Amino acid sequence: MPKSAKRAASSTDRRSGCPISISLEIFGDRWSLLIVRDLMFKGRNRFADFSGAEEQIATNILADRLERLESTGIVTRRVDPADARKIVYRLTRKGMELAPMLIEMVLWAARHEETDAPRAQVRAMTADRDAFLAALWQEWEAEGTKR
Amino acid sequence: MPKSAKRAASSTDRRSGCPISISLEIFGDRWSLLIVRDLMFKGRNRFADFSGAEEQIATNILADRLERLESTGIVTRRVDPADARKIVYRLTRKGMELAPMLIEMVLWAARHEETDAPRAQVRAMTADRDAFLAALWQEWEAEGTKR
DNA sequence: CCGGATCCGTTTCGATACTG
DNA sequence: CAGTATCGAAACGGATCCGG
Repeated sequence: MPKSAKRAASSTDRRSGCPISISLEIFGDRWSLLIVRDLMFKGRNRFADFSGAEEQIATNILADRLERLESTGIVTRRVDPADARKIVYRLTRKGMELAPMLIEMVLWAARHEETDAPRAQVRAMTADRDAFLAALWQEWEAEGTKR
Repeated sequence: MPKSAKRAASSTDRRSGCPISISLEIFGDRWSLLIVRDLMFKGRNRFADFSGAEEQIATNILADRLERLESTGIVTRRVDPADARKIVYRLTRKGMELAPMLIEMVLWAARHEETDAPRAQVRAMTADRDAFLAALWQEWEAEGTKR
């Protein structure tokens, strides 16, 4: 338990600072936000889903990032009630509230880099962002209530 | 020149992919967005300004990130016309267009973590985001035309 | 099988000293 | 002022192993 203890310590003794700096302390790396993306947009919620994603994250790194995201209150981890062998990860409300930032990130990249984002989705994000967000939340609520 | 050649190659042979993944390839690390923040919100535009920031980035890392941000078209680097000994960094339009994403990042952190963001600024970002953005752009234009 | 943990070679980071 | 050079420390990443 030394690892999680260390994490807990480092997250509690955080002194206040620039919001961007604090954000980057939490998810300022190559992988954390990809996991959030998988959970938020791609309906992935299991360890193997993430490690099977196109970006091919190593399992040790994945385990570390999931633990970190859990300790910062962005994802939760629990045993699948339908199959005790499986673990289900899920975004918290705090995690879901990263959606606007991720949407801006998608739009920026779609405008400036070559991406495979479907035109339709990009248009939906820009033209009717509120509806897009509402749908995302609704999906999230549904996931949470179904048992 | 081997270094910049390598960068150029790796940025040209990029195949299209998920916009979030591509964004994180560009600025998915602890430092890149802090430099953008300094340029965008804090009026810093010189090497020593960045390295003197509260987060204390090492000079070699700073040099590397500036080079990377330049190669991806987010910042420009040029000699200060008023003082040939000095270098001035500046955001490109592409770099400025990261503003909405950074604003969402600030708002998320302000809501969920302890930050030192002034209440007034946070309120300005939420209540009148368009005006806030417009002011940012105006400042940027002014910086660009003054010689 | 699933969700990791461990091992280990390689890459990157970061602090400091130094330079044009 | 705006960076390099150096070098030890840390993180990464692939492969393999393991417990339930």
